[in-house]
Amino acid sequence: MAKNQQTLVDGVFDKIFDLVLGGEIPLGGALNEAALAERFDVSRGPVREAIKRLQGRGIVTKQPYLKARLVELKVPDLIEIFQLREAVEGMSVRLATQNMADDALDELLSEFADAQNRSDAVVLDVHVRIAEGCGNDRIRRQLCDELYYLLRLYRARSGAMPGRRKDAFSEHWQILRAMKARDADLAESLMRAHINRATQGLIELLGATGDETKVMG
Amino acid sequence: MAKNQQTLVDGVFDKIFDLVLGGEIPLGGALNEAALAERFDVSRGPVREAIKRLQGRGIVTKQPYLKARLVELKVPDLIEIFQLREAVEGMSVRLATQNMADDALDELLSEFADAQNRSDAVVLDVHVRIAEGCGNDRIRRQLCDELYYLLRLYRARSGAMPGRRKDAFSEHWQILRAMKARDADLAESLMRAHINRATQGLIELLGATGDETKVMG
DNA sequence: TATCTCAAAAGTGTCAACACTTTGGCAAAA
DNA sequence: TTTTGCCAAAGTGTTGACACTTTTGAGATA
Repeated sequence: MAKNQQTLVDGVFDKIFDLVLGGEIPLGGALNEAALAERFDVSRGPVREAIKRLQGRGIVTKQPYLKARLVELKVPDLIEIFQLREAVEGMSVRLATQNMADDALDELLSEFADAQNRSDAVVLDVHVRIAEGCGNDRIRRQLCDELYYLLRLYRARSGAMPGRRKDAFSEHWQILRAMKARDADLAESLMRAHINRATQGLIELLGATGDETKVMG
Repeated sequence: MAKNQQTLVDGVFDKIFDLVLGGEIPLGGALNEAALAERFDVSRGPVREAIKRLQGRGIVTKQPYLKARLVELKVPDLIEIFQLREAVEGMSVRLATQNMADDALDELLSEFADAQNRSDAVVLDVHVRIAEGCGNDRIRRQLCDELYYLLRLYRARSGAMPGRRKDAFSEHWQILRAMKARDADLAESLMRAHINRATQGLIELLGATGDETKVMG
């Protein structure tokens, strides 16, 4: 993980998120400011700010005087995240289709073709590249700084989506072709269908309607 | 403004935002932690946290060791905000159409009919009510806690959109009827068109393409 | 006069101590 | 035994002092 920290808060934020990804803090578990401060050899101030940043990104929930708790990532939480993602990524790919320069788009296409045999870390990367190319910085931040953090947490806890890899690849390919054809309506529609399918898969996999099942302890 | 503060930070946050709305802090202007702390008779800690919260909502931008600056709200900023809004509110009304209970929807319709003669504070309220009814708390927070704050700032500085009041009313009415008919596709489509028209009006009003014109000093 | 240097001033980042709230358990009362 | 009330312990909220970075502007140099 790139620790380009200019200030202690940045480093503490990354370290806490590593703990979260590593499972050391259980889903729904509490974050103790003092303990984290001592662990990272830092005072409570930076830890407080880092936790507040996690809160701003929806990874942690908190009420005054109650300890911060890691999000639970139950099925309803995931559905909420994916619904928001569907809306925002749809607009992201629409704008990218309209705004990306020809050469940037060609580069993305050829990189994607090259990478089709590698690990599925690439999968997320397509979405990131589109968000970076959409030209709307608020949308890019919403996706890269918030929703993708939650997805990383989910994936770290659940393992990748089973059996979706081949499907996802061809869906991405369709999206990129629509972008290349500068068909924004189609690109948005394909992206929304792509995310919607992932959502449906989630629901089936994790146990149907809004029950209280956790993904993991 | 309801000051249901449980902690100093909440109060400071509201007070700073009041300063922002009142124009005491100019767009693009700097926020001085120490000065604000003295003004509100509070130490710098709560002020720092309040500013960080403003930053999380996109109202303020900041880099380490440089003072926080209020967002500039130039035309490109507004376009970014409205594009994000179009995506998220489209999903918001789609979900509300699927999820709101019949009686809650009826109540909203009748309240809207009653309120058609009052001030356009009501206009925003329809969007809030829909967001509250959509059943997705992340979407509700995204709209009510972030985007609507930016819109309030914009309106406080520019005055309401001219001439759009009657149009907006009939557009809202159409949306509510589509919701009542449980036609989620139509409701989303109408909402997106509604916001898109507002965006176009903005662009025409404030001086066309992405030049650097500020809304106000 | 114009430009460069650098020291003082202003402002943000960090820390450790103190104040307030919540939590958990013990003891008294029923 | 169960319930209620209270007290100590744990944890968060707030503060003022200190450390570090950026900015400002006065003086030296050309």
